[in-house]
Amino acid sequence: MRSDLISGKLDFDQPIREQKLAERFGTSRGPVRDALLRLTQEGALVYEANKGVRVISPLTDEERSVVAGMRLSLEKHCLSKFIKNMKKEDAHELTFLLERLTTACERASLPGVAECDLALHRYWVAQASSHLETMWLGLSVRMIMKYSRLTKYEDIAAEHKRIVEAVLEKDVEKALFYLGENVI
Amino acid sequence: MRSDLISGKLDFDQPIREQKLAERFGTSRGPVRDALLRLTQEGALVYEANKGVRVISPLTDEERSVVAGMRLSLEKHCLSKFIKNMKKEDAHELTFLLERLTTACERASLPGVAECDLALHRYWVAQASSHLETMWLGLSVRMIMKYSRLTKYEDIAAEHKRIVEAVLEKDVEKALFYLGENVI
DNA sequence: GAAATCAAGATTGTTAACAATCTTGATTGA
DNA sequence: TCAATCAAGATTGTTAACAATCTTGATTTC
Repeated sequence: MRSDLISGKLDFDQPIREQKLAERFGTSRGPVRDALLRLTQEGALVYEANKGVRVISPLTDEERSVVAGMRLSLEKHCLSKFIKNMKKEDAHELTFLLERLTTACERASLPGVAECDLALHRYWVAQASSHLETMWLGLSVRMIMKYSRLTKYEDIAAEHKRIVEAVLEKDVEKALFYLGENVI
Repeated sequence: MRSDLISGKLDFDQPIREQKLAERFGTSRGPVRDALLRLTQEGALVYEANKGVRVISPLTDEERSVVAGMRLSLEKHCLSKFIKNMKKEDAHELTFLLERLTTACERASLPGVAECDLALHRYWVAQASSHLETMWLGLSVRMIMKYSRLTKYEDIAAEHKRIVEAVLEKDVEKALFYLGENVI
């Protein structure tokens, strides 16, 4: 469900019906309500009493730049901390995630690209701090919902390749610089 | 429930039982689950599959300073926007909220102070952008849970009086300065 | 005595039925 | 014609029962 929202399959303000989702996922309305509530708190949906949830309206450019600034400062903190404590497995996981993102870009599948993009960023945030991870998720979901609808993802792979290479070289400054170019 | 968490009535890591809350609030477990899920996404609780939720562990000082920076930049944006568009009713509401905070400080009731403090800040954030309001809530709940346990709230009223006065004078720069002193 | 196993209780997860609320469109009355 | 009213259907809100999972402590086995 989240990947549907992130990849822009659903129109803004479109109402989401619990019953429909329950049938689609072969479950009852209870778990569906739980999931919708989570997505609401993450910021992908908005809730109105007795009216259910609908897809959130897009951020204004002004709001988006505020959110981008917050996300960038959070992610810079996490990335530099991550680089300091990086283990061998981390390097492997990073190259794996980058590879996945690259193939998704080649296949030009929007849902796949959005998901892999987030998964890569999420990895270094989560490794640095689980507290900050949940906050990061909310920021990122909102941002990607706004731009996944118009961004051409041709350069996405290249941008992330630069970041990951800098991380693997443990060059904090370079990594943060490329991150700053990517998160806007 | 949220005010219990914010005011530090519950110990960190303490598990929260659905049945207990259902009895306390005279309802069934369904709505309680909804509420706990919301508080989880806000960051006041953590969830583990088949184990329910427990009070979140406190932020480290490092994490808190990152969060504080994010909250400050968000709130500065909203406050300056708020001052630009301020209506007469806004001024009234602000003085009312400040008064409530002041009396709560005099009565020295920690839950009351925490709640009024958040309500005041929340007002200008919400007026500036409902999108940003939900993100602000997550940041603030986490911050206040960390410090409500040790802050002396003697100066809280005075700090907020300075901010509100600057806002009423429409002095953006002064308001942001005092806000910066308050949000740390 | 220590570790593994098991069972009982407690707790969360899921479901379906019912209640409350909202939406929609037809009907009524001026 | 237009607005107000009403009823039927759709949708969300709540509940209680049941299923699945986890925890705890006793028991067994080595």
